[in-house]
Amino acid sequence: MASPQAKPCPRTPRNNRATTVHLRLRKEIVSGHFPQGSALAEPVLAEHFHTSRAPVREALIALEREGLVTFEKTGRARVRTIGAKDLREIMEARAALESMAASLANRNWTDADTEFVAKNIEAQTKASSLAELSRLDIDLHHYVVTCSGNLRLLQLWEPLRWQYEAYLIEIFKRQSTGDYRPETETVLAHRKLLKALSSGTPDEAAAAMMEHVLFNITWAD
Amino acid sequence: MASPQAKPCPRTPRNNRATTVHLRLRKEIVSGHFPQGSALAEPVLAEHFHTSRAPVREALIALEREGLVTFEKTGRARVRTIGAKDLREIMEARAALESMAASLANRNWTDADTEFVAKNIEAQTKASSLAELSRLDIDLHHYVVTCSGNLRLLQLWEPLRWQYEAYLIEIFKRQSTGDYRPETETVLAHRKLLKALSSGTPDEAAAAMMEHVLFNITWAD
DNA sequence: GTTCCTCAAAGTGTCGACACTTTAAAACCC
DNA sequence: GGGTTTTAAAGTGTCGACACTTTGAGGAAC
Repeated sequence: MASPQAKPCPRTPRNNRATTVHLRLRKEIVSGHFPQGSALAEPVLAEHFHTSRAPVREALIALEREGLVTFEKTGRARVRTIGAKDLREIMEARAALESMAASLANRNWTDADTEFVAKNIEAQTKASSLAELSRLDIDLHHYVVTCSGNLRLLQLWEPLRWQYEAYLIEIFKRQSTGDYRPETETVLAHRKLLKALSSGTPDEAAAAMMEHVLFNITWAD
Repeated sequence: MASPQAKPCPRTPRNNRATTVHLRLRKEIVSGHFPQGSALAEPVLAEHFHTSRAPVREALIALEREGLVTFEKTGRARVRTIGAKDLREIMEARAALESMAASLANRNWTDADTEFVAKNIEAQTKASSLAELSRLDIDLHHYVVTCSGNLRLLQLWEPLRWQYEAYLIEIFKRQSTGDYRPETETVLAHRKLLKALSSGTPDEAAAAMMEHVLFNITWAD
């Protein structure tokens, strides 16, 4: 299934090579192509992306701000290692931002929003792998943050999203994905959230989101 | 009064010229030296800081991520204009992060923390200008976020801090600061917050912070 | 076999250069 | 004078170069 944005783009990025490298490198990191902790040498990446060091350097700085890359004291970049302790921080920050987003989204919720979220939840019940369920889950949360109408919430949330995805990939690589069974608890939590968003108070929407995200701290471990 | 950090530094930044330019330029922006909307040409800044364009460029990218600088489609950088609508977004995001921070800080609150905050509030009652009160206020909130122990909360919060300071400076430049009288409401809210942090539940601390920050949306306008 | 030293390879920080684009002022026409 | 065109100045995007630092492999000393 496609991943409809369905909402205004947060900001028009410059279309230069640095941006291209930034997006491509981010995709390669969150998809597990570069393992956590691996070195990211500018000359090597420059050759990989058929460009010079300058755009690569800009991209690395942007990725550091997104929490996917760290610089050692010597200036060398590595793919950031995200462990269980980091996951707790990520989920706490997500809970803070997303509960506020849910509260705001509740105020200007439309039937079209209900339809989108309902379809997403419906797809979750038919998901055939944990990876697919995770993608739908992230899409859903992204949608709610977007519906808040607060662009800063979205901008603060995005780095957490990439870090979360990077964490998940690492987990998926270790666990065998064979023993998958539908995660009914996640679906139930999402149904409850939708109800609060569409026909509850702002506080109820915030509470539902807060509980759901914080519960996932243990779930995703 | 000094501004004691009193907590671990979030991250060791690289000590290169780009970092120096970044910090100096940020200070000049949030102190109102560069008015909002003014152009930030790389060659001009390079000469201003006695360096070449490369470090300036890195600094501008970092400042864009902090929300203090915007790039036009043509690639030119300007000091970002932060208006009343932006303030609402900033305060909503602050409320989200800081209420979660207060909830977490409540769990490992110590007497030393109480002492620090109490001294800060005491200084607020003796503040002789709105600018000084604002500085103490930001210090206090920064302290609570730090006490949460969640580094990601702090990293997400910092850009909001700089944007808030940039907004305040613009307000101070327009208003005459002559008609100042102690803001007792702010002090009372902080006293209530301290009580919740030191001897209340996590939820009470979060609620006190949420109410206080959201109330300031109208106050700071 | 272990430890220390040496040194070449690799990497970062910074700079100046150049092509292309945008801007804004000057010149021109009516 | 008002409006349009020209054109030089200014700015960005990208690149290669060079000095300095770090790294790590190979060899010497014991």
